[in-house]
Amino acid sequence: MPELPEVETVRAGLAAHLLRGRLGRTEVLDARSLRRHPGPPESFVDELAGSVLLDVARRGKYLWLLLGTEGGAPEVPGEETRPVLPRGLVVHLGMSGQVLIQPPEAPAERHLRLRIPVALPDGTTVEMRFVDQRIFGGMFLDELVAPADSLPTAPRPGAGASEIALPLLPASVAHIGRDPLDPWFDDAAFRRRLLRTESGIKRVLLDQTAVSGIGNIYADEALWRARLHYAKPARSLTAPQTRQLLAAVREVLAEALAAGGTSFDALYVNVNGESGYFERGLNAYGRAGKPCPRCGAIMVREPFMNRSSFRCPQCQRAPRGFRAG
DNA sequence: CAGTTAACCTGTCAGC
DNA sequence: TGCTGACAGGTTAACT
Repeated sequence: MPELPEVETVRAGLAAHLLRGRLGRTEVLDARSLRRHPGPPESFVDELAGSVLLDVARRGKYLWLLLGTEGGAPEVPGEETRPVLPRGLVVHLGMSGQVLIQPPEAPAERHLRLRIPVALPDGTTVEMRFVDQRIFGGMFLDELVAPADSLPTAPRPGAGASEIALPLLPASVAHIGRDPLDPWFDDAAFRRRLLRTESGIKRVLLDQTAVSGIGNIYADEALWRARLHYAKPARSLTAPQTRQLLAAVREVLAEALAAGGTSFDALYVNVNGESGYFERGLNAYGRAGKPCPRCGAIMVREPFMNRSSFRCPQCQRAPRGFRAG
């Protein structure tokens, strides 16, 4: 479910509500949501308790809470700096994960898996809840390491001076590439990657090491905007086509982010439980049997990588020798 | 090495 | 009213 716009919406919500909050002891209702945690659930609970949330960062579809020590505070230039534990609370939403901020007394959600009390600086306490129907997502603690390219983790638009942007990311996230909205995304390197592979273009868009944050919805949307077939060999894209594709990816991600993400049902929601409204902005995904908004041809759904691809048969012609299925 | 496939899960919906 | 199979926004480990 959640791709970059949805995950970023969650990240921004957590940062807006929980910064400098102190985490309490996690109630683990389903240990499968801690599957990727290196150790038993008790160690997750013990290590998390008492830490302070200094920042919330994101790489592709992963986000992590930067944790400080007891009494820790964000580093401020000119002030004596406090030691920051090199740890992050990593969150991945998988296909159906949600992170909600709820009053502690709010009734339990149907698929509630973890509840983490957070004592806020204003004296109130809320709960950060992890809700996940399919349990493909989860939370885990991980050490922070320097990224392979040694460049900073991206500062976010509108990031306040109090927000720190450490050039660190969780070790388990280090293999994930930068997303197309990241100021340090390398267009030329992406182009070289396309030329180096035998794969079709959609396969590369979904490869989180090549470019992160894109999933099945936004891959189809970007390909529709760029008038490209999902199976077109990546290495056959011309330089202008590559530029147009990246422009299309950036457009659709930015528009979806501005709309709060895409939601077909109550499965995707922000930290307040509200759905985004970008579903109205979709031109391709889920529109099999409906007319192409651009040319009117009837759009089709085709099997692709054990899921589906949606395209306009007129605007997005199959490459030579291609057969679907 | 790059490229596939199976596995991880629960729920909904269409068709019989 | 079941039952079955297809399908759903993702990633990783284990194959070829």
